[in-house]
Amino acid sequence: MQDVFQALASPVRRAIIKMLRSRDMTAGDIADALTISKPTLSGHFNVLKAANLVHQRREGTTIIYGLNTSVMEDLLADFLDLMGKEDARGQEEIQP
Amino acid sequence: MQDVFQALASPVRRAIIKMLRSRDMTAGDIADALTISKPTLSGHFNVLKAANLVHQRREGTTIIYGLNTSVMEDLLADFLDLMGKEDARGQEEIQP
DNA sequence: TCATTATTTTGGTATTTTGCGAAATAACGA
DNA sequence: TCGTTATTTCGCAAAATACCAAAATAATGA
Repeated sequence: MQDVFQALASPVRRAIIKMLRSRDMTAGDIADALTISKPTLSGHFNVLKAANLVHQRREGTTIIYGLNTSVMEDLLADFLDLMGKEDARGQEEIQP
Repeated sequence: MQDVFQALASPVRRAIIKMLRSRDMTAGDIADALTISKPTLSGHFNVLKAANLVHQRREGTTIIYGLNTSVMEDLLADFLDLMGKEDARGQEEIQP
């Protein structure tokens, strides 16, 4: 879970996450939306993948990124734990 | 708010936050609980203070740190926003 | 097979972060 | 005022991160 907090530390990566919330996007789409080079963006994707926050699939010559919604849910649970709150189900978490 | 995400990126700082949830503690208490030097810990406190996540008060020769609960609440709101969830007040975010 | 498009990997530099020991600061009590 | 305790600031090195241009890879279609 360390990887996830690390992934969220960058404003660029949080912007990527926000964009992917509305729809899956190609690396190029995201590079156009952000003023950042493609190699740099590719590095950010590696961080997001390491945190398991996004998945990718190839379609022809393009690669399409999407959000791993379930991991985001897990992240919320961890986050609430950090804050000392119960999660939505009222359970105490069992650490995976 | 960038500072807050940055502050959460370090496992050491998240450990500090967790400890401060249960009670206010002196810098020395926390240094004893974590295997980390006091100068290094002091640096982490500066990051937490910059993010406004903790407050400090002096009591004699010791300095006591405590969690800024309201900022943690704000952080939760930002976090839910990042995930595209409504916050406790039922507001929708405006997409940037 | 060759050219084209989309993306990643490589290689390099600059910046930031993390860590420590030594010295400085602050408050106290004798 | 001096010594003690608690903590921070300073100075510096090591490690991690972010960034880009150039080269490499992958898929496609002519």
